[in-house]
Amino acid sequence: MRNAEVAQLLYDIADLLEMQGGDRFRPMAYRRAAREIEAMPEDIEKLWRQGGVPRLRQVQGVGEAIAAKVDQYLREGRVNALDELTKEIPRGLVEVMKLRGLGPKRASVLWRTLGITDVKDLKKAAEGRQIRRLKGFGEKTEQKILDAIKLHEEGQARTLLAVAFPIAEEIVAYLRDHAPIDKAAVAGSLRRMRETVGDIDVLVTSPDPPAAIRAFTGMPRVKEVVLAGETKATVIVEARIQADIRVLEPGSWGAGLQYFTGNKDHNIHLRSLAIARGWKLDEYGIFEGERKVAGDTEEGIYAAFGLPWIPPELREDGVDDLEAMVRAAVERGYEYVGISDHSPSLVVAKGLDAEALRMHRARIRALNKQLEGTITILTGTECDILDGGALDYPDEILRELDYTIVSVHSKFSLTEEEQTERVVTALRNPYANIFAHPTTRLLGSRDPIALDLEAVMDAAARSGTALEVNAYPNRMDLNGAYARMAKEKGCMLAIDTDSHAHGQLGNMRFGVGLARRGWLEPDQVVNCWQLDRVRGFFR
DNA sequence: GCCGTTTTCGGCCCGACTGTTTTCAGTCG
Repeated sequence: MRNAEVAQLLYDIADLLEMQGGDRFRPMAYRRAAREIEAMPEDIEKLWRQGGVPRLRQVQGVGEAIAAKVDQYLREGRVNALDELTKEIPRGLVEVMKLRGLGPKRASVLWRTLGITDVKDLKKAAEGRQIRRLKGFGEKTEQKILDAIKLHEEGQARTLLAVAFPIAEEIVAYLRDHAPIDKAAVAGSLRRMRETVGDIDVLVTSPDPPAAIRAFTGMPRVKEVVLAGETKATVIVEARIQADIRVLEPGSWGAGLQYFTGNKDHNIHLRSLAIARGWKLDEYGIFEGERKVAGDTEEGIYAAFGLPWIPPELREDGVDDLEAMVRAAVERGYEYVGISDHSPSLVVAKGLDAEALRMHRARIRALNKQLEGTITILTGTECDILDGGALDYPDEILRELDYTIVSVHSKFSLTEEEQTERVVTALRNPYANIFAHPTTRLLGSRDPIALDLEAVMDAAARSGTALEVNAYPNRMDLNGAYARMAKEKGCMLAIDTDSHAHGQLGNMRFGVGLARRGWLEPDQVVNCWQLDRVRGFFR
């Protein structure tokens, strides 16, 4: 897997281009492509071997020029463009640019005026009090540069999630005790549960923002206050972890949480959607001119775009690829595993279009051949139920799959009558094998949709559609009581983890627990069955 | 350099904080 290496190449080009000056959008384009390649689950080199430059260009943000550079790099291990840039601009300046408080503009000034080409030169110049004489720099900047160099020398690695998490929770608890706080939560990569985090982000709403900032910068654990303004502050706490706080008015809670959770590309994407609608999205809300469209809740932000609320863990492009998921299923001793990506309507989840689904099936076929005797992979889909109950793929596509999960990800606010009619219509589709997370509730953040579950269960029993016991932590849907009702009505059930990353397969124990609360036994749970019987059920 | 429910050309997310400025550029997240 050479994705990180290829991404680094593009980041380097971006840095050097930025130092060179000129079009400021070119570096952005390189960074965007780099982030995409870094985060994508497929091996970029493998893609390139299979499909060459045209396949590279299918990656978001990769066009003609970047694809050609990646191509040259994978063939020759070097890139003309980078060699040229390095001839012009000393490579060491990239390190200078990355020091806290310095960027391409200042690094470039330091190089052109004082001939500084790396961090060592810079340290000497700062200690020799040469920086303060430069136009646009001053005494304070010189001191900050020395601080930044010290930080650089100590090295800053990302922090393990499990190390940072309790610190973040303690910070939130401390703030609740020491400042007038309305709401407070951990945001950023911690909330997205990234394996490692660069800093701790905390969001609070308060009637007295300066008091919240004072409490934050005054915490006993603070080693250094990097900056402190009216509504945001940055400090360094133990283990050299950086912590950021942002204080907002209560009415901006949802917008702030969304903005401060990220990730960056996810936010940029949403802001583009806002622009397309003639709106503006920032941490205060969605605005149409002066009018506020949304902002109180995160759900409201997503709903304004007609999107379902996206769990923070999924606001990350880097989900596991097929192989990692299957490997984890093998390790768990499974006889078979079902892989079901989303359908096209669910744009934010990168739902597969017909062509992508075909490629996906081909990949699984190949993998099944390799793994014969070890595990069987079933190709499915999690197909959106559209507005009127139609499915998001036509029957001729569903016919090709091993199974079809249907589920609701939009139009949560229909009346009970409309919603029930919509779902029952979908269940009548002969290809609908499993109805997933039937109530669509998200624990702590979204209420169940209005749905006549008894009518749905009757319909599911008639059509032979299994109802899901979804083990994803904030879904747990159906719950025990409903699962029992479904059993009594003669429905079959399926316990699914809804895993988007292989680590989540472990949630199965919670799904099994939930099913047991519903008095379910293996005979009613289709994925307790052996493969032949499951296939028969799906057919 | 990339990209298109606004576009094949003309845009490209948006606001807070700091230091060095006499009104804002640079950096950061």
